[in-house]
Amino acid sequence: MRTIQVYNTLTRKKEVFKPIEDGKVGIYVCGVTPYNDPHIGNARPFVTWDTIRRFFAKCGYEVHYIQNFTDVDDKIIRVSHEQGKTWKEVADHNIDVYFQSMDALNVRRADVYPRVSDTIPEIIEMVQGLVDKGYAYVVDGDVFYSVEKFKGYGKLSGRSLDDMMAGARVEVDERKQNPMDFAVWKSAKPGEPFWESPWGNGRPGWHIECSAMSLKYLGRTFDFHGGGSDLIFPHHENEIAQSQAFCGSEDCFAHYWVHNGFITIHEEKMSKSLGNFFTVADILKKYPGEVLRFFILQTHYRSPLDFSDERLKDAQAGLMRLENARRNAEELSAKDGAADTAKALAEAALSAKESFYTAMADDFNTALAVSYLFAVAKDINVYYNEVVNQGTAFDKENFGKAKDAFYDMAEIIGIFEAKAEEKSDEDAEIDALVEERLAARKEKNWARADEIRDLLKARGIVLKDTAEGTRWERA
RNA sequence: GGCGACAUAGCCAAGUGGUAAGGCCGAGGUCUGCAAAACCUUUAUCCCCAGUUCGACUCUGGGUGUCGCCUCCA
Repeated sequence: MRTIQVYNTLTRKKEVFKPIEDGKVGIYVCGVTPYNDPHIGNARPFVTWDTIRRFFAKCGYEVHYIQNFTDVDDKIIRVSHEQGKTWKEVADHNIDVYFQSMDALNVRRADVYPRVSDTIPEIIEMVQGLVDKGYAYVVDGDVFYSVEKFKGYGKLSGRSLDDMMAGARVEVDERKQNPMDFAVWKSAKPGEPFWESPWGNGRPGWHIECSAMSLKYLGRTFDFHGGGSDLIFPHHENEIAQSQAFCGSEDCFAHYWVHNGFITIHEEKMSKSLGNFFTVADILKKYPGEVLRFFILQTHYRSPLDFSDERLKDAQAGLMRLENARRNAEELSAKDGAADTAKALAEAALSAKESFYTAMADDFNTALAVSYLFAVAKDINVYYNEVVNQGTAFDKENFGKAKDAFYDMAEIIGIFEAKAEEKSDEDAEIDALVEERLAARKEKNWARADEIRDLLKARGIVLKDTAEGTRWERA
């Protein structure tokens, strides 16, 4: 099997990926807290991981992909109070919106989307285990994890407990033995959802759910754990502390930690707390989801990605180029021909595909990989031109090979999946006008032809005459 | 204050110890009744200083700048 290298946050270097079980890969990606609309910064890890898992699947791996919903949380409770809804209604609604957003970005569904509210027994069991082993202590119905008890605390984020103490800027709960201790179980306050537990009515702390869910669905040890780099500390650091303390071995939990960089606005992190964000839905009003997806993948996942309307436009222009090559490829494939004119094209495409896979295998370098997609697109366009405009005889067999390679790469990037839209009445009317113009042109009635073109232009319709007819699209 | 990342053409963005992928924009061209669209061609010596080396954008040290984490956050 192809050698895949991955940058591991834990070791701060690229490592050769060795699956725990041959031919299989287990992935746990931190999902969202469904308290409002997902913004495009939220979307980045999911687009990234969707691409990574597509790649693994293409390489022949059996992928197990788990992504949670933290549906029991302070923010959800707050929103539910504000909106006069139950926490469940808030979570369910936002999970629906989340799926709509991800569908638009061609993000395939994870195998399981566990929710905190469905994992309470496992969480309680884990908290109890931590208490039993002396890693957690109970105070007034709250349960805290004792960071000093876990000697590896800080290994993921690369800081020592002393560093953290020095930098502590938060008000410390007096009941904590160490300021860095964190809650694994919180006692219920009036008006909050709660579950019964050995420590009284309460709910899980923030980090424990991922430890419990990954254990439940992927086992004590699994291959990848991913998320945004802002989760490295404290979230993932705490997950490691919980999981490895619980199972009693440093080998437990994720082997490779993969963190994506942020999306920024004017070079500043996009975040809900800063309020400088665009929701995925905002973007979808102006651009197809594939454009946003492509925009994200044109930059390496670990680099920061500065968002602006202009850059999204650039990405769209690039994607259109690819789409156009695809249309040309479709048009050519409909032809027959047994000439031997596309041998070089097929070879170049296969070679580009190999380079594409090599790029992906080097820490999922989608930015480099995409360049090979453009290379093949160019070759296809050139060949299209030769066949359609210069009368070169068509080579169906070799062209088919090139086209397959092109589509194979596109499938990993997750483009060319736009759903066919149903023709509206307006579309039919436009089609009719386009037909009329074609007829007018045949009769060299340029006045009428131009009149129709202008008419459509005024309605925001752009015509594209080609050798095979006229395509049109909304500007 | 502690820890870390990054600095490549007008814009975005890969990358390698041996003279820089790709995209956007711009320019030129092909096609077209004209146009649009499409397509083709074309555009850099890699923040500054010093060092290592036959040779550095790529390694080391220093500087400057930007950003992030340390608090909820993808």
